[in-house]
Amino acid sequence: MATQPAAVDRPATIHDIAAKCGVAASTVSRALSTPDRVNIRTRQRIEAAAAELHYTPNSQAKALSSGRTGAVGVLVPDITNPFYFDLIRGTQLQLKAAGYTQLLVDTEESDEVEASTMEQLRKSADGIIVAASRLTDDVLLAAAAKMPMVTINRDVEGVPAVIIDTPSATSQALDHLISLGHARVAYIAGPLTSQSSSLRWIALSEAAVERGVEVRRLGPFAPKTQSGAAAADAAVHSGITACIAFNDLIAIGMLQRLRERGIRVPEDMSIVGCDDIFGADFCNPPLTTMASPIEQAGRVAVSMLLAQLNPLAGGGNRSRSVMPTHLTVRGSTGPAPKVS
Amino acid sequence: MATQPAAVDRPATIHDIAAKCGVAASTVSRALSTPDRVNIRTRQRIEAAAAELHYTPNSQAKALSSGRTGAVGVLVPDITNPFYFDLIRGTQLQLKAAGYTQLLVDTEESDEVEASTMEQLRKSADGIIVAASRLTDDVLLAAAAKMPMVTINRDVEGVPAVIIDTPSATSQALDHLISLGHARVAYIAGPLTSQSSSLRWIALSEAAVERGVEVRRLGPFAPKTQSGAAAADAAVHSGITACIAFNDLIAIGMLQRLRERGIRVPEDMSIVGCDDIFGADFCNPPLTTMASPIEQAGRVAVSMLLAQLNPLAGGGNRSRSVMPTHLTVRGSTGPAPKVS
DNA sequence: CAACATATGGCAATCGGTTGTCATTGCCAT
DNA sequence: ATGGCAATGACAACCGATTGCCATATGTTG
Repeated sequence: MATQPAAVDRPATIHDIAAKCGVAASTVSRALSTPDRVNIRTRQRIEAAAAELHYTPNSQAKALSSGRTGAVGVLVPDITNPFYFDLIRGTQLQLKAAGYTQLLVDTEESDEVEASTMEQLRKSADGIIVAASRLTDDVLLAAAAKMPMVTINRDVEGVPAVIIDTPSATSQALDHLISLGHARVAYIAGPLTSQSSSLRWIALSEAAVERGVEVRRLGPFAPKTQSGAAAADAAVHSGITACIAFNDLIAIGMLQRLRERGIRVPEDMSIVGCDDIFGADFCNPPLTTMASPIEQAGRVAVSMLLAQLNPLAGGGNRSRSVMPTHLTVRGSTGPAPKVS
Repeated sequence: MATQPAAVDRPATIHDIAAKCGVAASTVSRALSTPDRVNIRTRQRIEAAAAELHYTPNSQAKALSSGRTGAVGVLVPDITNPFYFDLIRGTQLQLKAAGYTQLLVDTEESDEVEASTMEQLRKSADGIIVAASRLTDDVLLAAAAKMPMVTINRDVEGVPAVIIDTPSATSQALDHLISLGHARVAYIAGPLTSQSSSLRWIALSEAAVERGVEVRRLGPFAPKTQSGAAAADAAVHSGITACIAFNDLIAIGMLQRLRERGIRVPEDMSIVGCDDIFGADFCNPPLTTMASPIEQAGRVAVSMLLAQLNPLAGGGNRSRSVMPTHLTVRGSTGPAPKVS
């Protein structure tokens, strides 16, 4: 029985298999990666031996020689933002299904961290997915030239992107508010470097002109619940009756602050959030918000990236994918207060 | 000026630096990793060249030759569970600070996925952090023998662990409920394979005996808000006046369901959650829950793992770290209903 | 100044694979 | 019987770093 020396604890390599089968290591490599290059009989022997030895390829070595790492970097500005949970899950599932590993990095809302991470990932990942980038267009474009990249919620000419169409939902939200009798509305802006925030403001102010209502912009505010207090105070002070917030975190923070100050939602003020994150349905009152298929956006981003990585496989090589969005009406919006 | 051929786009290697400085590649390697092995003057030349060429070591190659990958796997059962956000952020920050990369994997509450991931990570990571493992003690112990490992919320003899002391908080919660006049309490159990859930139940039932109150166990329920409906119905049907839920997700789900059914919280029933996740403070009513320093738990886990990886560096090599927990009282608990 | 210790840097093997190139083999058609 | 082609598998270079060992340069001591 003991034809081989006591099995070493160290994981098996192709050399072990080669020795066991009496072939060269390169043959083993080919049998496993290019099965057609090898006689079916030797291949079967090799496969059997591989199975017996519990062989699993060393991904480092593979990466070194083939140049492909089998990993994809996913950059998000803030891991603890619930918006990214679903996104991350979407990318994770799709990547795993395709045999890739996800390298998740929290860039802490910092463009520097984002840039340096990209540089580092350039060697340790085959491509990257960048959500809500804080970088400028040209930096992003330059980075995309160096490695396959897909952005999420960031539209730069020449860089494949998944766009969640919140601007059009924003107009929808405005219509909703107008139909409830609101005439003075505020947009609670997100970070200045957020393209989403800019685009929404543009869409919103245009829609406002068309509809003849007043919409003012407040902020910028950090996309966190803590910023909601400042946003709420600003909103109250500006004398508007409804606001559309950059995202649900801010909106929820506003809800809390308004409650503290004794201002009723939606009786005294209506609030619309964005993203329909975890929590938007059970806060008090439940938040009217612009919902989008976030997990799906993550999946689509991965598909687009993989299409770049393996151009052979068919599939229209789309460079831009827009995810539909819709308004979900809950309890935080209501008729405008009677007297101003 | 142009002493060198047009800079290639490909990232610089130690050979590029070696050529530029007129030394051997090995010298460059030494200058960068073992500075004392190299003359200070050559070292400075090399460092200058490295900086100029924007050199960054190729982690794959480094891993292959040194055996260390510079990566740490972090396994969580469900990425979308807010509980893990903070944990992940804690590990991420601490790992990054120590120069490690985090490989985040969602094991989808599956022991098989968990086991196979571990096997795969064995070659691509230096160690792993396993949160709320669904594996049995012996499997876990065997895995820990093969690679450095730290568990979170899973106490197995011989495996370093970070334990969030929810059991003692559970007794605290019970006392809180008793002081409010509750005498019939239910424990809404989590997954059967969750050790945390078992330990809490044990602590709770012992405390109940001591205090002479009735505590019954309901479940198991999946740790998701959707399970809250079933849990709420079971709680109502069992005739208790207060319950302690396995975690905040279930508790929040119960809140929603009870509201639908017209059962008032806390007037008709009190609810205590666990973890103090994102959302626990703004749900309706705000949730009384057992809070714990989750992000810190992640950091501690990383520290413990790193201590295993670099035994040289001082620092007591603790094998078990208990994180304190406390009860945060909010609006979901109140006096027991007068009549039963 | 001889003798020896030490500092310094180069060579080459190695990690575990991949892949280009080439030699061998067998089979076919001519 | 022979030339030609395809299939097959071995050899060896290579990916980018690390590291043991050795040769040389330098410095110290008696």
